[in-house]
Amino acid sequence: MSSLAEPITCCAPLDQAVLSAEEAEATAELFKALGDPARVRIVNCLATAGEPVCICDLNGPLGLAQPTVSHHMKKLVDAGLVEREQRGKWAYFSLKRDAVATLAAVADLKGVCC
Amino acid sequence: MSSLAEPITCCAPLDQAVLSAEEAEATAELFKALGDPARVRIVNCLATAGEPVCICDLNGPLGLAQPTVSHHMKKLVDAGLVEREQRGKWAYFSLKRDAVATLAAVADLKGVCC
DNA sequence: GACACGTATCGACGTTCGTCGATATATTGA
DNA sequence: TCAATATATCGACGAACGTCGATACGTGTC
Repeated sequence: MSSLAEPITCCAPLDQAVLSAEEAEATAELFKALGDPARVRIVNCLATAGEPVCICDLNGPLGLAQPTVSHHMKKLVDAGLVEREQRGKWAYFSLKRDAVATLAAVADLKGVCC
Repeated sequence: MSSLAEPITCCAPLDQAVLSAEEAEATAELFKALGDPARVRIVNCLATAGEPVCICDLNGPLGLAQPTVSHHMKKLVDAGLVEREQRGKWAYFSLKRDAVATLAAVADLKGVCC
């Protein structure tokens, strides 16, 4: 209810000394955003597209009603994983790659990579 | 319902060409496992401990009833993120680091690191 | 074998979530 | 200004989830 806008900045690596209740909640919120098949596919579409995608191009392939897709987009935006851009009467969405990278870093124990 | 035992092996990077419905569901299932503050803190404990942890040491700090903790452990085991080991009448749990690493890799677009 | 103790399962409850039809809002074009 | 179209919001419904008390199962101890 408080800072859904950017939980990205307040979550910490899973192997950090001790997670505060707030950090745990923020981290969970982030993972929960990708805890639905529809949202996973949406993020997948945005990731492969590489450029902003019109929401109207997502309604069909997902097999979901228009309000449902809109609902999922709002969740992703609230989680800070996706950015919304208005172009005329169309809504374009793009992936916030640094946010997804943060998510990956959270799950990455000990930074084994590199 | 089908292969909850190891969704790890059947999920794919978010920027893969096109995610099948099964892959999307498996990926979502994996993220959902970390979509609860209690489970985030459990995984955090296991990650920092570095060695198997007795579930009896988790009941207190989490502030949850014993059946609830047991319930969360089962979810983590089902997701393939955690391993259970019986030592006498105690149950020890340890993090499956490769599984968590897979999770991180899924979220890691394009393998920018390295 | 009987008991104590740690853990898992069961059943129930309230809350949250995903979904959709109906409707409201906003932007474009005539 | 008015109609058409794209998107968001609202309200409702069923399903899934987190939580806990009561209870069953296993293991070690006497």
